[in-house]
Amino acid sequence: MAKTMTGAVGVRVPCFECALRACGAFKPISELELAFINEMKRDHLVLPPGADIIAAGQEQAELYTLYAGWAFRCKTLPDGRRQILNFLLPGDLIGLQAAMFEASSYGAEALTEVQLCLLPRRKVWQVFENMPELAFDVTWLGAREESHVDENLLSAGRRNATERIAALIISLYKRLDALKLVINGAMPFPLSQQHIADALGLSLVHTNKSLAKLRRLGMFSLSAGTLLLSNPRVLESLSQYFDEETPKRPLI
Amino acid sequence: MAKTMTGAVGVRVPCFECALRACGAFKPISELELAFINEMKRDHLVLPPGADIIAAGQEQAELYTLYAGWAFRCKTLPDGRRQILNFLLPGDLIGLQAAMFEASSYGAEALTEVQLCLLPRRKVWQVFENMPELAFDVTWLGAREESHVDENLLSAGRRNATERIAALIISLYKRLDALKLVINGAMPFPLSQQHIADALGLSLVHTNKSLAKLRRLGMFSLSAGTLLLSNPRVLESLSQYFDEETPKRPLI
DNA sequence: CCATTTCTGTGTCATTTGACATAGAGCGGC
DNA sequence: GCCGCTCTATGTCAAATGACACAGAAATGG
Repeated sequence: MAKTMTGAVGVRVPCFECALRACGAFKPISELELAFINEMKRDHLVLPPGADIIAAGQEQAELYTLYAGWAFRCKTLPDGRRQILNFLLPGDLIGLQAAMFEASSYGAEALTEVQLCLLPRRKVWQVFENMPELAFDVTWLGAREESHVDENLLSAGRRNATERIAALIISLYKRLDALKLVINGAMPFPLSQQHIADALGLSLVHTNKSLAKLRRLGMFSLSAGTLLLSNPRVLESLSQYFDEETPKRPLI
Repeated sequence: MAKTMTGAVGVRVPCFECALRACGAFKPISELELAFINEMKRDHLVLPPGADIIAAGQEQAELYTLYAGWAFRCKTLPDGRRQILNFLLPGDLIGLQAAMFEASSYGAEALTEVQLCLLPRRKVWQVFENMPELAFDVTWLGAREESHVDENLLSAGRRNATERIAALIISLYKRLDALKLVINGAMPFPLSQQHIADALGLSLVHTNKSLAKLRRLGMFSLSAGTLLLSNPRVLESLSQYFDEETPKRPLI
């Protein structure tokens, strides 16, 4: 862990030059709001894979926007069983719940190297006080995250192992596609099988075997951290997953 | 279904005389905010058990505060498998996600007879525009609901059948206790075993057998819609559920 | 009051998933 | 180049959970 603790080596990206915003997934924003966000952004952090963004139980956690890379939220039982609650992709807010409460009831961890925009928790209130449109967007992003968790709960509770894997891949596919990160059906896929197992409520071994089964069915191939989706339609119907990613969403 | 379609027979309860607010679970509120909420409240509805509060896929769903009774949110797969996402108790907001998006990705259904305060969806924006404190509270309530779903996902993914049931009972116990609805360890418990199964991702039969096992262990007794918790501490450690209900939360 | 339905309880057996063991592939450190 | 690692793969067996069948209890509706 922490091979290159790049830590706070921030190449500060001004929000006016935000490369993420240019990808087309996000709704337009006024100059005023953009200036406010830029003002609020205190730092631009780079963390290595495996780093804690928010520790479970942490008090006074800050709020972040994931600028680049993958992360996830998770909860762990006292005896060590771990459940990944959802995966976080560029543009996602990290730590909204944690910022609303005293202590965070979950942890957030970097999956790949990540870049984060730090939005100090103390300033969240100023958003509500001065920028109602932005406050609404914060709430909107919170609601969207909840709908992801809802879907994951549906998977864990009511889909079998194969369907769960299919639904996970399809949902990530749609989210990445909206960010223009899918090229000819090929998407970045940095998850280990342990991550998949922890996200779907399966054992590692069973995850491995179910993945193998789907691969043998010709649903996808996976190599060097890239997943090639040969048959999105079939996989989608197999997963019984039909939610659509919102065309335009806010970015804060 | 719909034995007494009490429907819109509303005995309008002015927010100034809100009996729920008097129970001590909610944080104090200014006169101004209370007046604003009272102004926003368009109706006071009574719906029978089983009634749809929000239908899955419904567009333009309204926002409600549950004033009395129990409800739940759920998602259903095309082939009919159903997952209850969380249970809703008095003071909970219903339909925040649905109000933020075009269409609701989940359904909300009355479990007992319910009383609802109708907060028109069109007025949500006015809250953000004019009442930043209330807007913050809306977001806070959204975050709290997400943390409930997080916990349920942890259950479905990583707890076994017995632990899931224990965790469900304990979490409902804590929420009801905060509302002063637990009397000498006795709490109202209107769930059928099918509801429990759908909430925990178990089959009906297995739920029945696991419940019987916990009853035989002397953890609780259940009759006439009332659950008597003989051994909260033991049940809690058995469930590995340790989240606390927030002492004071907003009520809108 | 009876007929009907829903809910609960329990036995038997099938299926899914998990646990354990082992092995090879890939990768970083020295 | 070799030694830890971690990650992936696969076989065998065990445990948890689900499916089906049926029966009694309790609510519901004429």
